[in-house]
Amino acid sequence: MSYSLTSSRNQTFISTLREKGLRPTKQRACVYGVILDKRDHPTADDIYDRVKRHLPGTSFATVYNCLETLVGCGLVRQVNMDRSPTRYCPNLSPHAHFRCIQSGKIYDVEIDKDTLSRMQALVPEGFEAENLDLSFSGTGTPPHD
Amino acid sequence: MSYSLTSSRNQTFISTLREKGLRPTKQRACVYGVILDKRDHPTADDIYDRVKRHLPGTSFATVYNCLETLVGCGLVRQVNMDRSPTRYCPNLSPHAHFRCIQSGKIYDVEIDKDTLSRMQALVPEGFEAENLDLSFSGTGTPPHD
DNA sequence: TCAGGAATTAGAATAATTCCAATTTAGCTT
DNA sequence: AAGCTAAATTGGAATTATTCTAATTCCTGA
Repeated sequence: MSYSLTSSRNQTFISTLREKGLRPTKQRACVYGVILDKRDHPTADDIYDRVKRHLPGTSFATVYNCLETLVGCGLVRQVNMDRSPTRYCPNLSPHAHFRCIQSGKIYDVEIDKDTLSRMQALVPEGFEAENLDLSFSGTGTPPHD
Repeated sequence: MSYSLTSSRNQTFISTLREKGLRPTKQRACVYGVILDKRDHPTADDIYDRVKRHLPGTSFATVYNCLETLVGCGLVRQVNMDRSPTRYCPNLSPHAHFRCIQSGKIYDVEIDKDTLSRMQALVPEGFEAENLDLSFSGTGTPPHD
């Protein structure tokens, strides 16, 4: 029953971890997999629920550990909006997030290269930005949902 | 001993609250004042400490209540970076934040009109953004500090 | 196969924030 | 100025997401 990744995902997964000298465990694979399978923005809680269906013995601590590892490897991204629980995102391309105040749903928003470099240019002399986060909140009525 | 605002601040403070039918209490004035006096990015905890020096009886709940009120009125801004405690900011002009990973300090970063409107333009059809947040993190060695 | 470090586990601990019920206060009315 | 009422404040308990801890289990290389 233990979750298995598609072979292409599995290759990315294994090689990325190995590069950092980390072990590709079944829990890590499962956490990674459930985030990729449903391309939403699950919380650690959501992920825990999904993982438990495949690996019932998994603990919360493990989910957090795995998430930290995966984020550290750049396999998933962390999304923090206001004070709400951290969410995790399989979309690795540079993008912003939009949160609908009514539904709580989070949507990816593409950032074009030009706007991205303008934003990066805002960082003043003497500062070196490793990370950029852009998020919007408001109301959204997406065409298909 | 109870804190008093400068008269120009006091006018803004009183009229802004009155517009919303809210009472300009001494606790609210004090919270507002200590944020404006030291133009840094204090946490609720920092603010609590400062307020206590002027109004020793003040409780934590009140500080949180006042902050919520002031943010709701637009008198101060709330700054959330990752999971770290919420910070409060007296700078109301549109600006981004830069957090230095080493020192934990937060700096304001100006956003020019042009870049701002480009960012706003990223929001797709069917979505209405009420709020935009841009933040950077990395290392910073500002000239004077 | 075995040793030793890495990963996982359950549950306790932490930290920021919110909730609650009781008390106090501000701003009318008279 | 005194009384009234809703709004604000208070202390402490509760909540919630997350992290820590110490014990156990699991990989992986020798």
